[in-house]
Amino acid sequence: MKISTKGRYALRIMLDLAQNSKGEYIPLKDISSRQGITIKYMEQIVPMLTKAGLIRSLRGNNGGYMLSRQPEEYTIGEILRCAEGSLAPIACLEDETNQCPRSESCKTLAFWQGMRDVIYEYADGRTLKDLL
Amino acid sequence: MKISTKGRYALRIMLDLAQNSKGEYIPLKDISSRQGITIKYMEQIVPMLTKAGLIRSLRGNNGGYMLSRQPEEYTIGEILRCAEGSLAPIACLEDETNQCPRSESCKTLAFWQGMRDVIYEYADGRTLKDLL
DNA sequence: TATAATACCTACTAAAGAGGTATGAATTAA
DNA sequence: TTAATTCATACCTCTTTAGTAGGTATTATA
Repeated sequence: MKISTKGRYALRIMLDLAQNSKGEYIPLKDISSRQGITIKYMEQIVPMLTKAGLIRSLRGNNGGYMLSRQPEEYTIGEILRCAEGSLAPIACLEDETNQCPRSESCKTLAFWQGMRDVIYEYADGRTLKDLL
Repeated sequence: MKISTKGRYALRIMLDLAQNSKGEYIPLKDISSRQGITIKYMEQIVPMLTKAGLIRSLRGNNGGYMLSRQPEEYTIGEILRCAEGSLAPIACLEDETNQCPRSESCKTLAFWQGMRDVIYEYADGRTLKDLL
């Protein structure tokens, strides 16, 4: 029951961008020196955020990344789901295809749905700005 | 961010014991046929519950397992922690020894603490009886 | 137009965890 | 004595985690 480094680092990267944005693109080198995460590992995480439209990128000299919205317009939940894939505590709850054959009679399913709900409510009820 | 089979099965085993208890010890064979979990795999999970005192065991012929308390006296949280080890979403929150060197200035730590709290409140606020 | 700095892409790897099986020993009611 | 059971330990395969490595494409700037 752990959030992986992908999710944790993604959140720190987004926070770093929010804190250091001055309208310019910020290179991974800068984020790396502030956050102590290797550039090479971030290069694996950041494209997930770019493809989802959470951040904008510019290649080449003076390139880098910047937020594409205001900090208060990001929920933590959407950032984590982007990097982690899902925040559901069991696979049955992720989508229709993962439902197990016992779901009809499963006495634990409602419990897990409730747990998922409190996690989502919590994570989607907070924005990047709240963490600044 | 997933509960493993250990935790999920532990909960189902506890529920099965609660539903089928008639003051006698229930062998894994019976639980296996009802729950569709192999005896051999349960033999790995159940000792965690026994050692923690959540259930009582009797070896030998006519042996098996039974709850050591009433269903309403178990929180789901304690059952899951017993099998999963911890429900904390990040390792930093498990105990003192896991704290990372950035904890002082970490802007995400409070967020994770809050997430841990809602998970614990939810899981500790429900008992086995609630799931019956 | 050359250059340096950057994002982007694709492999690769070592270690750990997940999800089991297998074998056999100890215990106990009937 | 026997059959049924828990208990203990080792083993196995697959996937995930947490990175590292090397090279390519792009771009502002000198």
